Amino acid sequence: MKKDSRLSSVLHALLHMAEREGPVTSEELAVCMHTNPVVVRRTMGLLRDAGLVVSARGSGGGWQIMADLEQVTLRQLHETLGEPAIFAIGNRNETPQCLVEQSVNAALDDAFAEAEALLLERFSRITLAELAAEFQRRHAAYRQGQA
Amino acid sequence: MKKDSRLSSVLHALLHMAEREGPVTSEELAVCMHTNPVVVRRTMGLLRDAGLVVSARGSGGGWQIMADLEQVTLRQLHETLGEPAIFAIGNRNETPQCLVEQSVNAALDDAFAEAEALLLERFSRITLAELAAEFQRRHAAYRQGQA
DNA sequence: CCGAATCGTAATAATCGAAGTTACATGAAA
DNA sequence: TTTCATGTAACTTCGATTATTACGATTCGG
Ligand code: FES
Ligand code: FES
Repeated sequence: MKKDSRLSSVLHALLHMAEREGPVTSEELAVCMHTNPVVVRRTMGLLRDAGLVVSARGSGGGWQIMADLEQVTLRQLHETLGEPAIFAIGNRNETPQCLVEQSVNAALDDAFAEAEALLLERFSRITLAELAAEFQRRHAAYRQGQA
Repeated sequence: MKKDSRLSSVLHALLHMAEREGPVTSEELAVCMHTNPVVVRRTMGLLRDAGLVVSARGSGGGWQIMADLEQVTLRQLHETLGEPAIFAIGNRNETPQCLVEQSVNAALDDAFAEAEALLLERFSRITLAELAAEFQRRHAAYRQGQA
């Protein structure tokens, strides 16, 4: 299956918005991310429903961040997106009768659960503010390289 | 994305084969796993190329394990299957110009790399022999429940 | 030798979810 | 009232696994 890149997308959009005064339109975000405004609205709509951003219609409208960058974690965003499946590998049959398959499933499920726990734990420790700071560092380094 | 269930499949097949004397046909494995013989051959073919099993054509043919159950790990099987993508979540663009996106990618890549390392480490510690033993335990418990 | 059993493999279809597109309605501002 | 912008449904496209069909190649038994 095609990978779910919405987490990456909303992070990109949120940081972009954080760098700007005033609302950003779906059209702008779509151009910047090489995608379609409707896709932006669909995904950002989930963040709006969670209260992380607000949208305004009509002239001068667009999207704005309502959350504290220090408080929003990657884990929270993952949850807001509906906790999509993390792994592209899984069991052939989730509820097998066969004891052989049950043993295999149990072993794999254990390993995946542990890796998922680690990933989510890391996600819960990364805030938007940290990503913004990391971007500032890269930006400064880039300008230094240019000068 | 549809999940890749080949690791689960080959484990099931290998344990099934380990419990049996003599070769097992693709047809038998396919019935047991509710799939198609051609799918079995495609997947088992990778294990054959890696020397883990042998296949014999013609009447009385089929598949047999050639590897030591104590030596074969889940990680080895994962590699044999071509190291398919582990995650169903990823970056929107793997080689972005935009520094914002580069920062996002770096943070996500780090977290995923760490989770992947943990998963592969666990995989490298689980052998076919251990899964077989786990099956034996379940089988014994099941018979006790029946008696 | 012949014929059934079995694997080997290419080519094609079915499937499933994310992403993209089109279309139109709704609401806000100039 | 015209224009800008979101809201959303419906549909298409895309990407990856899995399933199916078809046929060739090999091995065993009689
Ligand atoms: S060994 Fe496959 S169904 Fe039990
Ligand atoms: S912020 Fe999106 S392309 Fe740079």
